[in-house]
Amino acid sequence: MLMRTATQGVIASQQFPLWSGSGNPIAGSIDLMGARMSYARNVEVYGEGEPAEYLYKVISGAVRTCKLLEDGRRQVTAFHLPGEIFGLELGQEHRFSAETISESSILIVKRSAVLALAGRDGDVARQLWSLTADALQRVQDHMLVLGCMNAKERVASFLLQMAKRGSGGNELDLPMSRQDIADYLGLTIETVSRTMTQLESDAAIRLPTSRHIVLRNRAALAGANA
Amino acid sequence: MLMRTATQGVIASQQFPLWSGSGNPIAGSIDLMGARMSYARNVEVYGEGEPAEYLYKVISGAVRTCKLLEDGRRQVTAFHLPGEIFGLELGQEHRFSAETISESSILIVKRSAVLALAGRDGDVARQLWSLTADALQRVQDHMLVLGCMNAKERVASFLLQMAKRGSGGNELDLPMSRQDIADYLGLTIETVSRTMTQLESDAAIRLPTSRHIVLRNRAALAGANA
DNA sequence: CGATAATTTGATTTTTCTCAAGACGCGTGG
DNA sequence: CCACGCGTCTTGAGAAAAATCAAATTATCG
Repeated sequence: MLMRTATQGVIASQQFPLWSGSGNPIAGSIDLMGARMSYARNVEVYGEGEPAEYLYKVISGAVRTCKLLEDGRRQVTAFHLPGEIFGLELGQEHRFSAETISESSILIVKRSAVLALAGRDGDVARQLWSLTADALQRVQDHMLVLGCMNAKERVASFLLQMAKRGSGGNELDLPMSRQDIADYLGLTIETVSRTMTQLESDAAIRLPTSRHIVLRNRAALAGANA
Repeated sequence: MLMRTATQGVIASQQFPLWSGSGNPIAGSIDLMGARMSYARNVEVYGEGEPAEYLYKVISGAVRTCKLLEDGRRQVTAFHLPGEIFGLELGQEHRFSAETISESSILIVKRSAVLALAGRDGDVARQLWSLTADALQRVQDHMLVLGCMNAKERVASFLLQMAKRGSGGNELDLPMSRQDIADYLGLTIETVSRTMTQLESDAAIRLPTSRHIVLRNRAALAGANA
């Protein structure tokens, strides 16, 4: 299922500012040489346990990071959309694998270069800390979903979150499969599918296609508990 | 249930090195004036949304950090044992509440002093980053529990984790209630209790008292799936 | 020793998972 | 242009896991 033909070739090289994970430019940003790479769909960007040589920024497409249990169970720990940075580790190794969800263009920067810069420039160091803190915040918020919410609440909060991160409007195109969503939300693919159908019959959403979703009633989604 | 008589008085003042969350001293550590405070059991150290004025280190006792859903459901995001630091935020506000689990002694440091120091000293800044990264790592590991594991696996992995963080031996005293464990593991109190009983009848643990646990078969705990 | 809180246990219901099959969408090649 | 194949998604029926409701037991503290 997962191709190993990772990097398809350097397409461009450019200067880029380091952005915070949430998409806000941080004042006094870094400019570093980055290489833009193209990836096919369902390709591994890096694997769990590999040395963390680079830091990545999604230009277009989408990426999932996941952790696997020995027996094959999978937890998708995060989705990364255009503008977002992933792969930043304080330690030497990647603690997850990262895979493209759709055809993607990704900007790649040498971690050592960024760390060296951070060593000289406190502002850059603070930005790196900020990236980690943002990641922590998102994961902590997700704990509430995994620990407290039922299926309907999980799916509803997921859709609201994706809408906010996308255009912000009421229409959204999901780049990821039902299986990805299920593994992110700690549900099975069948439960995700059934819940989507149920939200549609509740008139909370419309499903023109399985990946294209229209939010019809945000209040119902926000308060979805049964 | 939760007393608001937070700080009971400054008992002592001392110099202390900033430790990483995992308990490892980091070279070139900070030394700062800290105030040691005593807290009764089930007392709020700080509340969600309060300004993050301080940074805390558990000297003795134990602390839980949690997030509440409007309807009262609670997710315990972490337990903090002696030697561990909590309450570090990059932003201005605490994103959780923190409460003592048992009578505790806690060292308190002004956040502004630490941040100011970090601004001048890259080593200190790196330690703060490292604390955040450690917290991120723990939370990410916990996502796997909440997203992938069944009740038995959750309880078993919790016991193994607590044993490792405690003396490391096969005996452990849990400072927290079954309800705290349940809210940490995303289960109900009854399920936690039943699972403990089941682990005992599996001969994986012994339960001399409800809070004192002896690990009899770590392999069984590590591989507990049904 | 008695009151109160914490924990365990039991019976039942609800939710979600599992297994199975069918429908849909999409690209390829005839 | 249509048929076929394949991957994805949906739906159904039944099983399993965990939650809920209720009560009994055990610990704790004055």
